[in-house]
Order: sequence, then C-alpha cells, then structure tokens
Amino acid sequence: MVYNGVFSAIHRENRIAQDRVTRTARPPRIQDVARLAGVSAATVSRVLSNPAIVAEPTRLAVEEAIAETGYTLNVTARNLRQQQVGGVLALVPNLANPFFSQILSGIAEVLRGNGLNLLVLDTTARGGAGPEAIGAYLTRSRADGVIVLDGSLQPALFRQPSCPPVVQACEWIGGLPAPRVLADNAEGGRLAIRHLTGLGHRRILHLTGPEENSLTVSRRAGVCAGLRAAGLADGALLAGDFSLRSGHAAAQRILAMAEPPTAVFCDNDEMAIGLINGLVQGGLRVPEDISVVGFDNIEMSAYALPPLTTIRQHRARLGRHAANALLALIDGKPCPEEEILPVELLVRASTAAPA
Amino acid sequence: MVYNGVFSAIHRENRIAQDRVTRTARPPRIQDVARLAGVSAATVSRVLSNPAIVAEPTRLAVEEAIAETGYTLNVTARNLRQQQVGGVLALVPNLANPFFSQILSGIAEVLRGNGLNLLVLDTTARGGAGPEAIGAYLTRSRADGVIVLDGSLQPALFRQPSCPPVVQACEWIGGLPAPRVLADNAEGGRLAIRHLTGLGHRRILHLTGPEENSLTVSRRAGVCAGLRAAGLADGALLAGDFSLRSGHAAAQRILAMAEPPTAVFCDNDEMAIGLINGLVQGGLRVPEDISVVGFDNIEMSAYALPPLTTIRQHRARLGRHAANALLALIDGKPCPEEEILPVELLVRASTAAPA
DNA sequence: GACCATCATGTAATCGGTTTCAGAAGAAGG
DNA sequence: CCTTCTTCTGAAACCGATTACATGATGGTC
Repeated sequence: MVYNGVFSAIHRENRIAQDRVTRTARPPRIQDVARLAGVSAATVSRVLSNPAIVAEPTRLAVEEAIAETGYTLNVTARNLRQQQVGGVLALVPNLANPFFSQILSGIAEVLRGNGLNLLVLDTTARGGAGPEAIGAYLTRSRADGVIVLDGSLQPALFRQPSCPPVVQACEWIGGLPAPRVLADNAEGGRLAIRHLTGLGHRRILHLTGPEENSLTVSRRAGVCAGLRAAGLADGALLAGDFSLRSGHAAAQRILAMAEPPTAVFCDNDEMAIGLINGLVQGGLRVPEDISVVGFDNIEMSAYALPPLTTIRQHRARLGRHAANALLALIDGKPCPEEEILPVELLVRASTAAPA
Repeated sequence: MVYNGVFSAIHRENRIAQDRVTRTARPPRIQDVARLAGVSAATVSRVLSNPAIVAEPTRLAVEEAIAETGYTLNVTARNLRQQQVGGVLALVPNLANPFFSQILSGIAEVLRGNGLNLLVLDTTARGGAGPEAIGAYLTRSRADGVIVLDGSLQPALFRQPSCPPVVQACEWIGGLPAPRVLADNAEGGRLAIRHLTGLGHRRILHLTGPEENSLTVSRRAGVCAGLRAAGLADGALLAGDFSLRSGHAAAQRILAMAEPPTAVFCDNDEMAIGLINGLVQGGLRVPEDISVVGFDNIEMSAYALPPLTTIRQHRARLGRHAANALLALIDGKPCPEEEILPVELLVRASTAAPA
C-alpha cells in the first residue's frame, strides 16, 4: 500500500515532466481531464455523452479542461463498453466498379450522420478473400451490421449465430431472409421494351448479365412482359457479364447474325457502351441501323456517342435507403422486407425507329 | 463473498439453460473457452495470437474448445488492449468517382492482407463534413493511419498532436510533410506532348484540372517541357475540373475559336471523353480535324469512339504502394519521402497527324 | 425541525481481451 | 540428490471508457 502510494507519486511526477518536454508523450485520458477539472471521470463522461444532466458550472469547468488538455475520446474503449463496433460492413463484388461505389457513397453518407464508420470488403478482391475469409468478418465483433451488394454469395455465410443484422441492396441472394432494397428492375425492363416497341421495333435482343444473377432474372421478366404486351414472343437473348468487354464481344455475335435484331436492350450501361463501340467499328450506325438501350444511367452514358437511351436508377439513393433500413434493424425497429425504388426511362439519341 | 459465490452459480446455471434454448443468447468469451478446455484465459489468448509458445496437447485442447463453443475473438477488446484501432482511414474527395475507387481497391487489398480495415471518408460528401468534421477523425483513437487522396485539404488539419501517420497518394497537399506516392505526372504530360508534336501538331491546347490542383501543376510542367523540347512556346490552356461536363463545356469554347488547336491534351480521360462528345456534336471529326489525348486510362477510354489515346497509370498499384508506405510508417520503419510510379503512353485512335 | 423528493456527483464494477510476472514442472548437469 | 535452466501456464493488472448504484446536498412541505 505504502509502496504503491510512493510509486504512483513518482509515476505522476514523471508524467508531468514528460508533459513539459514533449506534448506527444501520451494522449490525455478521461481521468486526466477529470483531475484538472476537479471532478470524477464519470462526470466527464456525462459531459461528453449527455451534457444536459450535468450542472452548468461543472459542465463549463469540464469543457474547459477538455480544451486545455486537448482530450479526445478513445472510441475503442467506448465501443467495448457499449458492446458495439461503431461500423457497418459493406460487401461489394468490385470496389473499383463505379456502379457500386456510387451506392457506397450513399451508404457512407447516412452512416456518417449516425456516427458509424463504413467498412468496405471487396468480395472478389485479388489475392482474394475466399468465402471463409468473408465469413470471418460476419461477426458482431467485426461490424454492427452488414450491407450486401453481392448477390453471388452463399446464403449459408450469413447463418452463423454471431452474424450481425443484414440488409441486401441492389442485388439479392436467393434464400437469404434479409430485407432488400432494390430498384424496380422488372419495370425498367418493361419500360425499355415499351419504348422500343413503341418506335416500331419487333426484333429485339436482350443482352443480359450472368444467367443466375438476380438483376438479370428480374430485368428479363420485365423484358418478357413488355414483349408480350406488344404481342411479341419472348425473343432472343445473349448473356454477358456487365462488363464493357462483354458488350463489345456481343457486337461481334450480332454482326455475324443472318437476321440481326433492330434493337438491343442491355442489362447495364457499360455493356451498352461496349456494344455500341463494337457495332460502330463493325460498320453499323447507331441508331439508324440498330437501336441500343442501357440500364443504370451511369454518368458516362450521357456522353457516349450517341448519347445513350437508358433506364435511370438513383444509386446513391438506393445506398441511403439500404443504410437507413440497416439502422432500423440494428435498433430493433421494424423494417420492411422489401423496398422497391422507382426507375425511369431516359430517352437520348441511341434509339430511333427501325429503318 | 458467499453471496457472490451463490450468485455466480445461479448465473452460470442460467447461462447454460439459455445456451440450450437459444444459441444466440450470448456469444462465448475467452473465459468460456478456457473453462471448457481446462486452462486459463491467458493460455487461450496465447493459442490465438502465438500458438508456437503453447505445448502441443494444450493447444489441441484449446482449439477443440474453440471449435466446440464457436468462439470468435472480440476485436474491439483486443484493439483496446493493444492500443490500436485496426483500421486505416482513406480521405477521398469523391467516393463515387471510379478514379478514386480503383485506388481504394488497391489500398483495401494490402490492408486486408495485414488485418486492417479500410475506413472511407468522403471529404466532399453531401450533407457534408466540414473541415472540423474531418479533423475529428484524424485521431489515433479513430484510425491507425491515414491515406489522403484529396489534395485540396488544409495541411493544418494534420498537425494536431494526436494525428496518426499520414501518407499522400495520387494528389498531394503543399506544405504537408508526409510521404507521397505519385504517378509520374510530369512525364505523362511530356509523353503526351511528344506524341502530338511527333505527329506534326504545333497548335496544342492543354485542358487542365483546377488551377491550384497538384496534378494540374505537375502535368502542366510536363506539357511545357514537352513543348519546349519541340521548339514550341508554352501554348494555350483552358481550365476544367476533371469532370465529363467540363470537357464538354471546353468543346464549346474550342468550337468558337478563330484559330482552334489541332490537338488537345486533357488532364484526365473523363474530360477527354466529354470533349470528344462536344467536338463531334459540334461537327468536328476526331482525329481527322482534331486530335485528343487523355490521362489515366480509365476502362471506358478503350471503348470511347474513337478509342482514346491516353497516358496510363496503374491506379490499384498506386493504392497498394501507398498502403505499404503507410504500414511501414505505422511500424516505425523508414519510408521514402516520395515514390514516383511510372506512366506510359497508350496510342489508340483519337490522335492522328493534323490535316 | 423532521421528512422526503430531486438533482448532481462520486465510487466501483464492467466490457473482453492481452501481457507481465512469478511459479511449477521437467530436463540437464554436477 | 541438489542445482540450474528451460518451458509452460496461471493470476492479476491493464487498456479507457460507461453506467448502476450510492451518497450528499438542496429545497419544499407539514
């Protein structure tokens, strides 16, 4: 006891000496602020998290002490005590894809407003995380919640008992009972087809994403509905993978057709732009010889040549809605199982009546 | 003491009962694993972080207990004890911009390999973070390190005593003494001009980013060097802001010129694509009437019409190098003040000899 | 003046790991 | 058989906050 007292006295002297020499020696803790303000650590904590319950003079003294010491809260300590992580994990198939990064932007905006960090995990990263590596992140100890942007993940991943609340955005995983925030993909497909059939097109090709992809499936449904509404059969389809390259490759296939379509609806803008590039280089004119419609309205589509007719979906907004849904889930508040955001047709110059 | 003993016995019973009923009652802690394995918590911790120092039979028993309980480490608790955050903060001007998200992708890859999270903060987010909001993140308690991708921030932000190690990537901030990982911007400008002068161009316009931007400044220097090497004067410049829109706007200005340039070098691909769009819509042909060179080699540039001649820089690689530099800094290892990554000229179809 | 409610604050337990230090067990050497 | 050294493990302190509970002061009421 005596030894202890002596020791801590020495220790304190030492600390003060250090403070005089180098300010960076050791960041101040809540206890240091308390000492300086002549109150307990509990009171400082209260000033920090709930100032209203602290008497005015005390509060001012504490605030002054905080300013004087340059104190900043240790977030990790708070998180440990409050049994939270302070962050939400976003699972994206490809961080480098602008489509996803715009959704992330919306997510980040809402999270930051609620004091939460955005943690990003690239599910198909190079040197990459296998499913088991992703699973290691799906713990309450790693994130307070998860937003899934990758529909190709296994639902089993999310069934571990310690998995935090999950929300799906944009794409979704079959058999995963987590709320979904989606664009109205079917309606988008339908709108695109209605536009084309309205122009008089009857041979319409659908350039899709990967066959099993949830976006592909629902957009395809809309396409078929649109075709039927115009009294047409389901029509041809060609499978791509959402990349510029696969759009370009599709052009070669089309150029080689005996009876090529007069219009193509693409499941995203990037394939549409790749397709136009391939078609034009193959000697066709867009839209005179063949019309092209995209999906997403990425920024670039307005500056393509010709500017692209497309289905617009508001990606940042989708991200915001997903983040808000997750926040509700984390707080144990009710959250709709499925939220569908409207899309709209944007007519530019890549579509015209068939020759 | 007795009361305490009785209480914890009841508590334990209760816990076991809960475990039988719902597995989600309470995640196991290291203590639970220790009890099951018949060892102390310290030993379990050692198995987790440094298995080599634990005797084989003990280790196996612990590993079995871990598997049986489904234990997962509480990362927050570990971080608190180890005085770290387990994450690195990236300050990006615009998360939705593919240019930055590809750098992020490289950063994320390296960080994940080292067990660190990537935290993303959008410096110009909507509803946005003022400088003071950003400053609140620049604390050792919020991040183990910071990678700055935004050259427009105030250097003073990073001077707070509690600011963690900082590395700048891609752009840089004047007066901030933090290591920089950059593309060879000047060389890129020089290469572009050499290519154009080699084709015979003599009236070359430089479409720049914002005047004070660090990329603009160094690319401009390269452009001027290139022009001088060809015996030409510094030449005209037009200031844009790296956006598609500003490229498009520049086209209007060029179309209105009495003596328009025969070639334009743009400080990024997006402006170049916007520019081409504007020029073509204004009736000029690219490259027959006017040549255009971009910078960055974004994916889209290969599929522009015409495909864009540009300067290629490897963004993911830049991100990886920046992350590695930061890791060195965090570990107190030496780290070069400036690292310059090579760029190269990619000739496609948007450049040709002047008419 | 005694009693009670209210408010402000302090004390100490707590979150869940890691790590220092010390001690036990076993091996090696004299 | 007794040291001495090594290897392994456990007890307890520690990281830095939050918060349940206790306490003291104050003011109002009868």
